[in-house]
Amino acid sequence: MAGTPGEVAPPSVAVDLSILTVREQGLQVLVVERGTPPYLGACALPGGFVEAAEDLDQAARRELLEETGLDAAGLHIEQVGTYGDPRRDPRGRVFSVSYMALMPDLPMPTAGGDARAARWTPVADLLADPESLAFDHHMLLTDAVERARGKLEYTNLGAAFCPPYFTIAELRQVYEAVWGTVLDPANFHRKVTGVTGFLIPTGEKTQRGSGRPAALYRRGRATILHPAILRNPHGTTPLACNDHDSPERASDTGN
Amino acid sequence: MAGTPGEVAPPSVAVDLSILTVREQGLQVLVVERGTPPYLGACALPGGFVEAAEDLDQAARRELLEETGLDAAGLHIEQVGTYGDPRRDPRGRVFSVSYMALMPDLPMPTAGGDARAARWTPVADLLADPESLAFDHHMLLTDAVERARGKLEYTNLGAAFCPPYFTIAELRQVYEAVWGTVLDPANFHRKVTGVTGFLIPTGEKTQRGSGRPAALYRRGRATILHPAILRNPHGTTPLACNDHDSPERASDTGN
DNA sequence: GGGTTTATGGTCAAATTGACAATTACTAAC
DNA sequence: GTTAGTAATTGTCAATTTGACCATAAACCC
Repeated sequence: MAGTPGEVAPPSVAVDLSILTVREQGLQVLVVERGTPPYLGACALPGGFVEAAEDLDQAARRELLEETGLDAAGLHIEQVGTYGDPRRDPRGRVFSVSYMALMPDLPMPTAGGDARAARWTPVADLLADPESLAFDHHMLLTDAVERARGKLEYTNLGAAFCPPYFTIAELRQVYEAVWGTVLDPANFHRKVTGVTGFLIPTGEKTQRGSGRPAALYRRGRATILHPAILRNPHGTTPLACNDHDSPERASDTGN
Repeated sequence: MAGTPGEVAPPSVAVDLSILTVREQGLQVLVVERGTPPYLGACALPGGFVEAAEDLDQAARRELLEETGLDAAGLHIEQVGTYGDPRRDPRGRVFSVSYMALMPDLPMPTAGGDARAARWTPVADLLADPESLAFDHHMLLTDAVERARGKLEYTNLGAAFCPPYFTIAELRQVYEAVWGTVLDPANFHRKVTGVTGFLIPTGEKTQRGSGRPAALYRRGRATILHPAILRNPHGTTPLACNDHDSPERASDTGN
């Protein structure tokens, strides 16, 4: 907090959102088609500039409302990081504060109503192609998804992808979709029911579908799992080496 | 990325640093005394405005160099979050991107050379008093420290507080200082030596001090611990409830 | 009823942890 | 040089947790 702003052109600050949900067995994200240059017609994460009297979280919630028609109250919103490469936006100096939002697979009130087409897209498709999104949004999405994946390990955030009342199988399918793995139903059940405060049984049962009806739970107050649920039991990446820089964009030994 | 910047006065973007080290058995942070209003004479985290052609990481490294005289190459720098409350800076709309830097207890080339007094201060003292730092820097520091504490659990970041070659006891003392706990030396030794790639033995031994000389290690390439070292074996916070909002400033159910 | 499907409970060996005792390898004092 | 003192390491053991996988339960369909 010293010195003076040395900007030639004043910078602007935007928020961009990785709105994630689990649909059709997979992790999907809401992308919009850009209606103005630059990157006209390309896909991008929804977002917009922060307004004058607005906090960052407020801006993120407002954008979420504008894009999905959903009130962010009740949804999980979390800041992931800020991106400030001077050349990341051809229009000038634009800093982007990246948020991730997790939501259940809801019908969206706004769907199609907005000028820009908004649609759910499988995250895997987007991550596979670095050119799939405008600006540096591929990086924003990569980091947001990695944040989400990591937090499932040691928090009850998976429930943020589920409706208020859900079965353990639904929660497991969230984990499987987000991690892209397969989990043993029995062991998963034992694990999540064993952590006190993580899930709260409602006493009710589902009647849907084939098979034995499942008990319905709701999200407990314990947000932190201890010990964590582990990805990669001993599959890939038993000891990952940050070769590409981490979710929180750690930078090591200068580069 | 839509709409136009709705700012009346152009915003500016600053980086502020929580430069952490372990000194005198405890976690300490570098604070400066402000030489200009606002908050003249108060303590604050070092930082400054991002310059025109500068990336955020670059700005953070530059500030680190200016404050400590140390090249950030070789040190760990990591973005923690961005703070954008419209009223956080009385001068106007200033967004602050918060970084944490971890460093060993080095003599600082610049110490005292700068106009502003820079000094190491125990983190515990600052965290105990919400008014101890200018602006919202108490929040920045709180979040940075929580980030550091969390990352010790599942990464080898503790080594960033140590010199290039260090003993297991030194590493353990880092954990104890950062977490404010006491760890069993034997179990800690077994744990960190048991994770392949975490520590690399150099074959050398220390001769300092009383007691059996310790083997010297250096940081291994495995940045992620699996399974993690656990804080709070079953002490405080077995299941923490995010009543104050998390390290990464998650915000839930709207507030 | 018999077959299918999914939920949930149980078993068992392997891995990990926490507590703590034992041993090793130095330094300092006598 | 022998004896303490100190800290690093190694070892032991019971308790917990995990992963693999079998078994049972409770619905559905025909």
